[in-house]
Amino acid sequence: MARRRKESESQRPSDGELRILNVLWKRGPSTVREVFELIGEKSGVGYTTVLKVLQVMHEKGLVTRDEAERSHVYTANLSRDDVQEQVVDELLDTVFDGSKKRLVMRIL
Amino acid sequence: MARRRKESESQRPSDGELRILNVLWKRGPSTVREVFELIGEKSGVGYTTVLKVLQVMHEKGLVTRDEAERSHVYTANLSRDDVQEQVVDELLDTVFDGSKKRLVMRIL
DNA sequence: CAATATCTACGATAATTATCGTAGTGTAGT
DNA sequence: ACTACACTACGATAATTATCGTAGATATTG
Repeated sequence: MARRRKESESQRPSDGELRILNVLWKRGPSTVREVFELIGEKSGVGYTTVLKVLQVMHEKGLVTRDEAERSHVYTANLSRDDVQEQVVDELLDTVFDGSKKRLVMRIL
Repeated sequence: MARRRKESESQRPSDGELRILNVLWKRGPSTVREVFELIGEKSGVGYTTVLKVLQVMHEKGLVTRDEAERSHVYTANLSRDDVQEQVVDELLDTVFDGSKKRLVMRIL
């Protein structure tokens, strides 16, 4: 029954979270609506879904939130560089057997 | 209540599944024990966990299984190339805003 | 043969993610 | 002021993943 689980380890943001982070990195601090307009409408996902994900990300500390205005403004709390490095490392580990060369060739 | 969900779309294998696939690509057709010895012991995950994941992968069609011997032999059903392409595309989408250049530079 | 080890099958469970509805509250337009 | 709209909070739910225990079958070994 030992429920081995990385209870507190720095988890990689989920794909949905990464898509939102990408918007925040591009646009800078943004409201839910602004994020929604960039990714929600295109992907068919609802407004409150984006809102909820941002709220959860806030709880996790992935973003900071400015509540001064009625429409809260969210800001990425992780640098794009750090996250990119993290996901690339993971990718190398899992699928490329550690070979950077292979990965670069695959991209081109 | 609309539970919008990609019921049947070709899903990207999970990270755990990718790690197993990586072993199958490296070693070729392998038993649960062989996979376990390469990834389970190192990561502290149990034998039956690896077994279970392989069983699920089999149900999904990600691997084929040869049951001729008592120890079944699993073979990857996806080419390494295809999966690599898939995950790289996803990575570009989510974190690199589509910029291959950026991704390559990040790797180096 | 009896005991031990090794396998598979199967089900349970917890954590995480994605998704949205509804309620409540405040803002703006007429 | 009333109505329509916009926003947040919150909870519900379903799907997926990771994890392992236990049972039952088979093989191995003393």
